[in-house]
Amino acid sequence: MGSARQVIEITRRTPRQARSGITVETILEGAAQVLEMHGLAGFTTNAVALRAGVSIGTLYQYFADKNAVLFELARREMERAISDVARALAQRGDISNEERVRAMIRSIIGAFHGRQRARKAVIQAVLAQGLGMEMMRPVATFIAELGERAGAAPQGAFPRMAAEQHFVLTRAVLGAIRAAVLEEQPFLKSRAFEDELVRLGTAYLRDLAARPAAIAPA
Amino acid sequence: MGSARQVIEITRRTPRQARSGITVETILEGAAQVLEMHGLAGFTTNAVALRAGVSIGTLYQYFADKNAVLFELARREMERAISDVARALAQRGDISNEERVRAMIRSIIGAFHGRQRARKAVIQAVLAQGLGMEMMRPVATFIAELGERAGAAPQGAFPRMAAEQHFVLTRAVLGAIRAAVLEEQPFLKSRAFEDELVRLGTAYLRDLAARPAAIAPA
Amino acid sequence: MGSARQVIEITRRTPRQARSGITVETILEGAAQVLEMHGLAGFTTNAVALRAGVSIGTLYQYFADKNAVLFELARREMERAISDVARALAQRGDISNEERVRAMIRSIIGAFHGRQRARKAVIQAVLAQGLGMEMMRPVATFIAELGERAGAAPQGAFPRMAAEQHFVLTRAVLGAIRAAVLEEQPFLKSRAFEDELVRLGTAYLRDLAARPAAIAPA
Amino acid sequence: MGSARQVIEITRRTPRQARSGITVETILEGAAQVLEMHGLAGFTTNAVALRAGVSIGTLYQYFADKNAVLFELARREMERAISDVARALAQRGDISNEERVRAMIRSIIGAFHGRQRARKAVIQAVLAQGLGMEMMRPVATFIAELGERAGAAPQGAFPRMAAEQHFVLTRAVLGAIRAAVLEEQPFLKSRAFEDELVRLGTAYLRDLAARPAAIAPA
DNA sequence: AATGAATGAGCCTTCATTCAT
DNA sequence: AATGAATGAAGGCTCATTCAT
Repeated sequence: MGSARQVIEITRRTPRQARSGITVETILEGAAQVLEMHGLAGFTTNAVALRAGVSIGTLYQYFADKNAVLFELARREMERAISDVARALAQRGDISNEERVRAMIRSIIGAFHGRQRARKAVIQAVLAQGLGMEMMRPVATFIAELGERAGAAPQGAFPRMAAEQHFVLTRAVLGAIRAAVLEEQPFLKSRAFEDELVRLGTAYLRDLAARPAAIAPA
Repeated sequence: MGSARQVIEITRRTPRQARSGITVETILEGAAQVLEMHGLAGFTTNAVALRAGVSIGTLYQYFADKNAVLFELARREMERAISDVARALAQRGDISNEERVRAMIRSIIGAFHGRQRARKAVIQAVLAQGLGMEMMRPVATFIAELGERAGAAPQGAFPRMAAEQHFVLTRAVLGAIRAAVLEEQPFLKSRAFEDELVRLGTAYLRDLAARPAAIAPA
Repeated sequence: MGSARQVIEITRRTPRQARSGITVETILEGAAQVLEMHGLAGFTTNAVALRAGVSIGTLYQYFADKNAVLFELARREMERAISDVARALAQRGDISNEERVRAMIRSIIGAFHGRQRARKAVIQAVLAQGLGMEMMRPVATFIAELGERAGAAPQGAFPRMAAEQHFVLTRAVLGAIRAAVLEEQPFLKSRAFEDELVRLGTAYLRDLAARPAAIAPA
Repeated sequence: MGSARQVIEITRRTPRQARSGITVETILEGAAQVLEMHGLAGFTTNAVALRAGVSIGTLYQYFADKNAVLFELARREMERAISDVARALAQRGDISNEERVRAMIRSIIGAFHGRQRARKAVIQAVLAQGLGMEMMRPVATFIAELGERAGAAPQGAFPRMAAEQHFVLTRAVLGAIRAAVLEEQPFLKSRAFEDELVRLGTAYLRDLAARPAAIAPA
């Protein structure tokens, strides 16, 4: 629904039949599989159409160009990650900062279960295409809202943060996870790695609370 | 010197005339300019040769293929960054952890002066090619050595760290900077941003010192 | 039919539209013309596509690579030659060996009518590519079968031959014809040349009948 | 000597020093090795120069172009084969036709000892370049002379032959041998194969003596 | 809506050859 | 005489995209 409307934004025609939606899914599934199997280099529109079992013409009926497929794939990935995190945070509000941070980190790392190669390829692709910024916007928005809500929370769980502080905290955590994925680190899903990420987040937040920002909040 | 020998590894023939060295530089300079001007998409061997003012044949006399040019560009970038950081740390040993962290961060950010687009492209390219891991090895080695040396330092400046801890600290800081570069954040070279990165690093190290790792050091 | 199926073996996709078959023919016709006009050296995929009036992309939709075009051309040539010879031999069985041999030789030489340069080029190409052996297999098979059948014939027309004998007889005749084609001998289609080839073949066969092989039949 | 003068025909400068001759040999040796090791496809001027241990410039000092190297290689091959055959025939004159034919055949097959791949490549190359005719001329001349002499021989060993007859006999034998080389037939050097070639040649000659040519001698 | 044959710009790369040193 | 760096025409081939059916 909400998701469906967003798909339309990057597709060519407004699908009026149920079939259409299925076709889009089929194509994206094929795209993910191609990415998973052959990496970014093997990610050609023809390969995707073939894998999806539709004709190349049909693919272009739903996606403006090759990048649109990649972009939609990335968008969904992001969306899923965000909603996972949101769900993780939607738990009872009376949890400590550390628990909150851990919940977030765990859901992010969890997002990398299965189809790791495809995900890696999506990340690479998005970066290689220079779509990074566009892709990051929804994340930034989400985090900003998170900060707002948090600041207003009863226990003042998360301190209000300046733009740079948000940026550093989020990108630092994501960057470490991203690196672990890209470098295919064996400890990616280990408890030790999670612990250290939690330590990083909480230590930063604690310091932030102790030594208020030298900069005015955004 | 050491550098010169490494260049040969990715070149085709070992040129014996003085001209050669200059030609390689010329080509790499051209490559950087093409990357700067047209991004990764415009990075074609013909464009590089044209920009460098040499024939395409000459380019292939010194580089095995297109990737080799990219790789050498990235390798040099990395090398320069590492030596910058090393230089930053080579200062007197009696400085605080915070000063040490700040010196490192500043030199890293400093590495992104000028030719930002080229650097971004190099990063993207390296990631897109899946060369990330290979590229990271020297960094990892450097950081590992750094940790060793630090652990043995008089004041025990940097605590001995487990593999995951090294990884998290370095990738977090680098990840945040990398994101700022890729997203072309305006505050990249601001004092505020630097401050927050320093806060992140020192807070993590402090916590590490206070609550010793649950994991045995590597 | 059988032929059609074999074509597919060396094409890339199995086209399902009627257009396809025509396109393949068009390309092969263009290839033959290019070979005829510019020889093997001028036989480039672009030239073939241009001559055939299709885009280079279309050519590659039907042939895996340049060699595949050449190979298919050769295969058809061979096929045609074999069926010509077979037809020549399918005549009434009560003819003399000399008549039989003459019929074969005449049909082989006849195969070099028209498009002589293209044929020459195909031969050269196949040899130059080292595809000779592969190409020869069907011929060998055909000849072997021929020998089998002949050995069982009422008058014992052709004696049973050992592998070396088959080889010598067929390659000798073909070799002389081939040489005449390649050297563009003016007497290629003369009666005198044909007579001498017949003499060669029949003399060999007669000797074979008179002095049975010292070697056991294959 | 005689040979040396012919080399000069296809070289660029007239070498006045002993060194030059050695250089030519070195290059040709390198060429043969490259052909032997990498086949015709790998036969590049740079590869030849490298293998020969001379600079590419030097190669071009002695050979007009790539083909000249190939051509000289083929010419020498031919020369050697011819002189081998001549030597084989120079034996006592009172031998039978069969012995004579066998001696020739044996020396031709013997020419394919060692460096078989290079020889095959030379043959292919010569054919592929369309140099066949030029290459054949000395052979034709030699054979013609042979016929002349033979016709005048005491026992009238070889009958006088018409052009077509010469052609058929020589090309048939050579063709069969050539095919055996190109197809890498295991029986190439077997006695059985030699026997059959002898049978072919003698049977033809006998028939020629029995049924005089319908065509006037050349 | 779907198909898939056709397109062609343009990429990477090779290699014969030249010429200044 | 020898060297080898430089040249650049030219070739094979890919793949995003279109459009007639």
